[in-house]
Amino acid sequence: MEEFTGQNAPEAQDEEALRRGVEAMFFAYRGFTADPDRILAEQGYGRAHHRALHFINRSPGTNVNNLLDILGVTKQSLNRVLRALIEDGLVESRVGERDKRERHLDLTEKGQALEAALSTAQHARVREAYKKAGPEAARGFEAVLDAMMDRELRRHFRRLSDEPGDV
Amino acid sequence: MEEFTGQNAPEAQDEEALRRGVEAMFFAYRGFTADPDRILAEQGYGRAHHRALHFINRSPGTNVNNLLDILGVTKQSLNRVLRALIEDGLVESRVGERDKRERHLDLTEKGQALEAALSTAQHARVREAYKKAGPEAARGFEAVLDAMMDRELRRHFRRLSDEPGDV
DNA sequence: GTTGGAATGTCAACAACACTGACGTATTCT
DNA sequence: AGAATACGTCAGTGTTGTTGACATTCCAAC
Repeated sequence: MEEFTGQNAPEAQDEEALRRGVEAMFFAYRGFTADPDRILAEQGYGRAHHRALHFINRSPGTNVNNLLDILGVTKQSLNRVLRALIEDGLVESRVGERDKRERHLDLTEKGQALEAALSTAQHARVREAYKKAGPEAARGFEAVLDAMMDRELRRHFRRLSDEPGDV
Repeated sequence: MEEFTGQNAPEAQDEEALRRGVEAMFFAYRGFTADPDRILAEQGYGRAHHRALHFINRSPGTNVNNLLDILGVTKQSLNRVLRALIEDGLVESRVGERDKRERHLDLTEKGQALEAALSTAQHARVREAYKKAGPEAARGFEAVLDAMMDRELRRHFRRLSDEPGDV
């Protein structure tokens, strides 16, 4: 097995820590989505609808292409979700003024209400976790997640978090 | 216990931090699964196969019911995945000795090889993130994830990681 | 000003993977 | 013997992802 290693204990310990981190991500993500999932299921929606509502709420008036870039799915996939949300009166689609090919998206009052319900449930879970683990741990949590993203995704994250400035 | 920001920290700041944490989880989870997903796609498998391989590797000789409990899916769903892995010669199913109703699952050499390839890719990503963020952050990361799990899921996590000691 | 290509968004069909419900079989427990 | 458990399977459904084909709009070259 070991061809040119020489050291033994530290590497095995390292691997064990990584495996634990991986499983923590797996189990925690389930908890992370559990509460919103329950609310969504009641209304006949799924996680894709949640993601769309979240990012439209985050960037009102955004267009489909921008949303596509953030969500990383095909436009056909996003379109199905948006169509349902628009038909149900949660999202409003306006033809662009400058460029009539674009559609600008906003939440209606009804959409804002559902988004708030989903956020509230999810935030409660995260808030509780932060409280249990402490503020120092919360900073470490964010730092590791930030480092784990693809460069492409991190750009969206930073742009949304910090300021709307271009790259 | 002195507070981190003082007691007049506005709630808006709190909400902003939570929203950032939620988006960090969303974007980071994409990165977390990106590398294994590529390998899996080449072989015609998906994340469900990865999860099965991981936990069979983690607990060799485990039975179907235990896997069902850990993965939190229906037996029909797991069965589809398991059938494919067995037919392709990655997983071996043995009739239980003590209880012949049970099926004990193990990875074949071929199965171990794929699992190792998937782990290696995923561990590299996590290792890099830990290195960038630092060991203190890595501890915080795990603490927050641990606090974010459902009690039911945390039981599996602890049992796998530490020892079967209850709370 | 017309035309052709790029960009934007929509419709249709299909695959992966989850779910529920019902049933069958072998085995174990009471 | 009868109930309960463990596992597998068939049939049907829903969400969410994929490709392919197509309509509309914009822009730039001719």
